[in-house]
Amino acid sequence: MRWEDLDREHCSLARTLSVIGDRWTLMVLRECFLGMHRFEEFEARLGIARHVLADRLKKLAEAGVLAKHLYQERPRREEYRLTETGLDLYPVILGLVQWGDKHMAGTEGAPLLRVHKTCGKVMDGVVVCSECGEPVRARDVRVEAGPGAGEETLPRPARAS
Amino acid sequence: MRWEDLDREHCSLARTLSVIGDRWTLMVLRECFLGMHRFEEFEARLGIARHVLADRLKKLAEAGVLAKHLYQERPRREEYRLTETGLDLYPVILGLVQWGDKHMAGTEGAPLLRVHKTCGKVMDGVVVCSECGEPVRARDVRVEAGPGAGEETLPRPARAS
DNA sequence: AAAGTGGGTTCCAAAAGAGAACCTGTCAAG
DNA sequence: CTTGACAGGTTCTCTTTTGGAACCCACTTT
Repeated sequence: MRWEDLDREHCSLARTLSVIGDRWTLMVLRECFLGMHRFEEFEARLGIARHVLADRLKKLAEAGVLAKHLYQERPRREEYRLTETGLDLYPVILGLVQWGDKHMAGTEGAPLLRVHKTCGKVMDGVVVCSECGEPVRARDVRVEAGPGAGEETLPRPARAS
Repeated sequence: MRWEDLDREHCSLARTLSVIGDRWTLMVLRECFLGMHRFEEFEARLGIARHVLADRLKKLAEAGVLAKHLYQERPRREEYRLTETGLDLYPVILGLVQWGDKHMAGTEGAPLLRVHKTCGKVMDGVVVCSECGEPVRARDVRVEAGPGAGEETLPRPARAS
C-alpha cells in the first residue's frame, strides 16, 4: 500500500495519518503549539534535516493545518501559524504528551506542566463523553457503521473501539 | 537526529513518538482497538508488508503496549493484545479519528460511529480540564517547566501549548 | 503424500532520510 | 562596491527504511 492511497481509505484514522502521520510532522506541530513559527526555530530546536523540514511545512500548509503568514516585506519573510484546523489537533498532541508523561517519563517526572488559564490550576486533559459527560475508556465504547462506511471498514464482530 | 535518540529527549511527545510515532504502528493500534489480535488479520486488513508488521509488533510488545498471548499449543500460536498501557493510548487514537471525521471525511460523513455503552448514545470524546471540568482548547493552556524539565525544553517566552 | 494455516524470515529494488554544501534577496558595515 | 550576515530554501551524495514477493517451519487436515 502506498501512503498517497491512504487519504482515499474509508477510515478517518488513515486519512488523518496521511496528513500528520509522520514523526517529524508531529514534532513540528508540537513546536507550533509551543509558540514556534519560523523555519530557523524549527530547525534549531528539532535538529531536522532542512529539506525534510521544508517538505513537512509545505505539506502541512497544503493540508490547511498551518498557514503562511507574511511578517516582513523586503526581504520577504514568512512564518507558519496554526489555523483553526491545526488548533483542532490539540487533543491529539495532548494525548501523546500525557501518555509519554505517564509511561515514558524518567524518575524526574514530566518535563512540562500545563496550566489551565481559565481556572489557574495545573491540569491534565480528560476525555469525557459528549452526551453524558462521564470519562470515557476504550472498553466503554463500541463502534457502528456510520454514513460514510465502506464494507471493509467494520470488524467482523463489532467489538471494542 | 536519529530516532533511537528520541527516547532520551527531554520531551514526552518525542519519547512517545519513539514508540508509536510511525504510520504503520498507529494503524496496527487502530486494528487492536477494533478487536483484531492476529498477524494474519493485521496483514489482510492493512496491506502492510509482512516483515514491517513483524517488526512493529515486536517493538510494540517490547514497549509494553501489546502483550503476546498464547491461545493455542501445538502448533504454538500467539496473538497480540493491548495491555493497560496500550489501552491508555485510546485518547490518542480517538483524537486522530475525530480530527479525521471533522476535517478529512468526504461528503458521506464519518465511516464509523462510536456508541458509549454506559449511556447508550452516539458520542464524541471531549477533552476537559481535570481540575475544573471545562472543555479545554489549545488557547486556554500555558506551559510551565515541570520536575523533569531540561533547559532546552521550554520556549523562550512561554506561550500557548 | 499433498495441501493448508499461522507466523514468520530473506531477498532485491525503490523510496525516504541524514548531513553537508550551495543558492537567493536584502540589508549593513568597512 | 565588496564582504558578510540572515532567513529560508534547494541540490547533492550516501545510508536506512519500505514494498513486494518468495521462501521457511511446525503442525493439521484431506
